[in-house]
Amino acid sequence: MTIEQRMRASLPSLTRAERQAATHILSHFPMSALGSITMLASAAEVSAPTVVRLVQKLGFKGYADYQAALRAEVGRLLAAPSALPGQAPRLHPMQAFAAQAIANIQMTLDQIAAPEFDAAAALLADPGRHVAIMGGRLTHAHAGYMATLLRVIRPGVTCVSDHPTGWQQALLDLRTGDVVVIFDIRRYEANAIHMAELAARQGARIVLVTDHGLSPAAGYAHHILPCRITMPAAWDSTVTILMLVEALLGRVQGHCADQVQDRLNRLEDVFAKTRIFRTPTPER
Amino acid sequence: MTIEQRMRASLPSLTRAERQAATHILSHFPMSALGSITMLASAAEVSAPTVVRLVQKLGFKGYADYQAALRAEVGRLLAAPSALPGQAPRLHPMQAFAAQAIANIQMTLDQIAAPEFDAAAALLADPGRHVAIMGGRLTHAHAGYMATLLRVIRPGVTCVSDHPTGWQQALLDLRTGDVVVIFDIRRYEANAIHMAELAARQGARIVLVTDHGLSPAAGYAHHILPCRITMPAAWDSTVTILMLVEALLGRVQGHCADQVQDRLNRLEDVFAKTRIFRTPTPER
DNA sequence: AATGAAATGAAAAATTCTTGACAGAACGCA
DNA sequence: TGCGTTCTGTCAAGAATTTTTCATTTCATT
Repeated sequence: MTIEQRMRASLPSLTRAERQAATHILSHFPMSALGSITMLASAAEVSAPTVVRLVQKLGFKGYADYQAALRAEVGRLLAAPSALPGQAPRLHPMQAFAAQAIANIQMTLDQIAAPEFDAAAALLADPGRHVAIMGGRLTHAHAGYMATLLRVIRPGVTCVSDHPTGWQQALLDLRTGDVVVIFDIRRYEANAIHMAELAARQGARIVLVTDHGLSPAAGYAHHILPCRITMPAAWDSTVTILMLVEALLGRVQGHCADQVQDRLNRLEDVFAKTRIFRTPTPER
Repeated sequence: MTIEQRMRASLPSLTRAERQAATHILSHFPMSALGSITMLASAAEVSAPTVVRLVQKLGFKGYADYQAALRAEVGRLLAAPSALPGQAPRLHPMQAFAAQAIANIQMTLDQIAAPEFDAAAALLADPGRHVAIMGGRLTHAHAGYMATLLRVIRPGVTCVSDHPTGWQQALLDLRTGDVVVIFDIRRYEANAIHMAELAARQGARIVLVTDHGLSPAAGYAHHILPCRITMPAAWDSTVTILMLVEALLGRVQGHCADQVQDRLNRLEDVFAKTRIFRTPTPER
């Protein structure tokens, strides 16, 4: 068990100040512990003795002992960053899953043409076009996520409800040149196909995020972004879809970086006023 | 220019003992600088003053100054492994994004303890416990996705609304032994912390999915699953969070595979009847 | 070989760091 | 409210570390 995990595990059994110190250490791992206890303590806004008591609770003799152990661990980590050769004979299911997810991401990259990706990003970055985003049963969450973040970048973003009438109503507001992003993966849904067809008739540009099998809506789409989603499990994995969404958003942001900063600042302001987020001062 | 490069560059202009020290440092980079100058000097078989003179030639004020700079550099290196110098020959932004996402997934794996993961999955698989899932502004979509899929596996799953009163109402139904899954990543939200605290008081088991910075809610959580989310961009990436969610779901399904099949069949039936999905016949 | 400049390490001095003791503060409980 | 427990920061002593000083060695040059 690594020191980091040990500290994480004992987090609940610590006192307030100790937990404050531990949280700081963990969130700046392992940087924080490589310096002197004085620096660490002041950075975490606790006293040095508190840090000593913390590491003693973790089973170390003192700060020096703790630091020596940590140094050894960091050294090991840097020497072999995650890819230890010749082992991993019995993979944990979590690791097997991650390996497949990584493979999917890489295959997705090979599959998607860069011009297609860029074109889709350019469409989304055009402030003159409204953007409507629609997902299916499994991809509704992705649509919502994309809408939330895209709204930070630019105005005029709608997340089409998955209520039976939601997408039909969205068609009402659709004008020529608007962008409709449709997520539709295996177990392709009739909604998506109809939406694509009708939106295309109204002159909208259709961006379709689908799986390798290609949604039937592909026939109406102007830009198709296929993702690898197959897993050696009962379900598919939508990790690649989320990655694609975030990559798109990053590209869109690149297109309109100047506006974004202003919008971000205003957003911060709103959040500060509504006190949704905790204040800079740590909990108490 | 990194410290390592600087040292390598100035190698020829050093004296014998200094070069001996520098060679030792470079061949054990960056471990060497984590310890005291005394240890380093004896390991390199030179005197401590020689090391001081070496780092002063490199432009540092003294050993302490040098060590602080090196720590900062190592910290940067560990935070963004894909930012390793000397590679990346003009990748497409999409590829750069994917590379970082993959790195994040791998680092997340190293960070999460398998027992922690398994324990969380076991909790979620226990049909005797209700499960409430709650996300923040950015992670609400993930919470919804998890709830959607978890409901396929087992009954008794609630997705807590992010309306101001939603999570408070969810507390009403909470019984001892129930499971509360909380997503809370950077820009930690007060909601999550309060929910964790109150739910813990009511005897619920708290599973916290957070970032490496550790949500303040960690103090109340019984199982902490930290994900790497940092990206070399304006935003963080929640890809690893989704991967973790899906990996968890896969594990949960493994625990109750028999029940799932039955539920899946009934689900298919329901969908067929409501005609949400298109029929097996291709489109048109 | 002799000389002087540069380099090196030993030891002392100065600084910084760690940790134990103590007292005030916070908290739970009756 | 009052009491006892636990927690936490301040302080100071002791330990360790860094840095300066200085004597010795090495090496090139005359």
